[in-house]
Amino acid sequence: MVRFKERVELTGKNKPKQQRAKRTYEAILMAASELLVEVGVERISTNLVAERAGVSVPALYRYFPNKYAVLNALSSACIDKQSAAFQEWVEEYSEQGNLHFLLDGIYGLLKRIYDVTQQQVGGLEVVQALRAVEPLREARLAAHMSASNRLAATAATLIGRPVDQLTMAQSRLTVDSAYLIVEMALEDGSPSAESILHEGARMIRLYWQSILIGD
Amino acid sequence: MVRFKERVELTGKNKPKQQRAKRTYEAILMAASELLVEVGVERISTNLVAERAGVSVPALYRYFPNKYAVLNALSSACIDKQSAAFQEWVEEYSEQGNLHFLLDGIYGLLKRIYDVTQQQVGGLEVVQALRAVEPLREARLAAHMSASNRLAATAATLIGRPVDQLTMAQSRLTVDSAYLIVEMALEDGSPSAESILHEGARMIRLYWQSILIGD
DNA sequence: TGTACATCAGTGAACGCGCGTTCACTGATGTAC
DNA sequence: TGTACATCAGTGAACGCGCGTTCACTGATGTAC
Repeated sequence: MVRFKERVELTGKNKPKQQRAKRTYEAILMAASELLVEVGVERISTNLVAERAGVSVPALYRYFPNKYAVLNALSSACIDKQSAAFQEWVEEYSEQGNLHFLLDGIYGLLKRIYDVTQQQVGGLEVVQALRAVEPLREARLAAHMSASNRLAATAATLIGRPVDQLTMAQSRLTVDSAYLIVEMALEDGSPSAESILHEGARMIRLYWQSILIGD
Repeated sequence: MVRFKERVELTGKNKPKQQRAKRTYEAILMAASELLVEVGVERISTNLVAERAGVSVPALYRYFPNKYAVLNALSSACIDKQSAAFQEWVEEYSEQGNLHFLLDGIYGLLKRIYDVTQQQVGGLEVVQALRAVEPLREARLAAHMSASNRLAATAATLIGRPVDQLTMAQSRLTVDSAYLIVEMALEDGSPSAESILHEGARMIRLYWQSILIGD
């Protein structure tokens, strides 16, 4: 099942240097965010983004090599903030080795990731685009991998055993679940964001209690 | 945050009546499945599907009102099989009211959903398309809602309380987690499908132990 | 402070392409008598 | 069994459109002397 894939360049060519250029650059990103919310990832296009940003299309291509690079700039900003939130949490809680403290902090972790995602305009749509758009998938995967590796290492230290395949599977499952929970909370479905985050944290906490403290 | 949405017709116009027509219809669906795997949902098109199926484009439009109807036929087949697997499981396990039996059966549930999804050509891609393509989202949501309503009702009966908002949130979280776990298991990442399903089942089991048996 | 020049930023207009979809048509299959 | 007709199934060719992208260009900003 090898899928045909063309490599897509995602990083910018020209970086904006002058003030005017920085405004243009930001206007493009903001327009893209808005349009992601309004028309969805299916219908967003470079022409549409440029028009909304109030610049010509070649102006967009001055800073972004292609359409996906625009979406990538948006989503990597979001990923970075999420990863930073995760890393802060790990440093804050796990390195002091107190298990109960760590497990009680899971809600705080989810809440932080939720907050930084919600702050960004179209944060939910950006995160969903990461799942939907093939060239962006890799970035999402890399972020999840990095997070679960860190989690696995921390868990292994706490248990006092080397990182094995089981620990890796448990960590991958946990990281993906955490992001799922945040996405669910961001969707305006019937259960409130608060209760989804709360219950999600409880589920993960119970799971890790069983892993760390023993079956 | 009201998103602009055009209603898209998703159900077929002409149903195939003759043998020849049924073969055409199936060839279109099979071609679509294959292309979903090969080129992804981003690049699939009616022209491409018709060509692969060995029929002309208007032949496709005889049975499907538009592009999304093809994807919908594919995905609703998958959803139906998944929902059937879920319903069988509920009937088999929950109605006899034995808690331990129920909780031990969660792996079996995940495995069944995994199996029916894997059987379908491009099952993973179909499921992912449901998340990615706006007009298909509703079908996914409806299936999840229906499943979580049934789960909430069952849970409420077992606890002996009416379905409240908390039970709804717990059920929604569980259903979405279950489908996430199946998707993770279908992806060819490093942890094996078996261990993902196993650990996922364990996580959900621990969660429901705490819900049903008490904190 | 003035001017010549290099670099940066942005534009108007067009390109080729593949998309979703439809038109007017032909051929295949089934049915009535 | 033959034939006339209705319905079903499928085709070739074209449509208009918006897409992503680029060309050749003008204007703005910064810099050296």
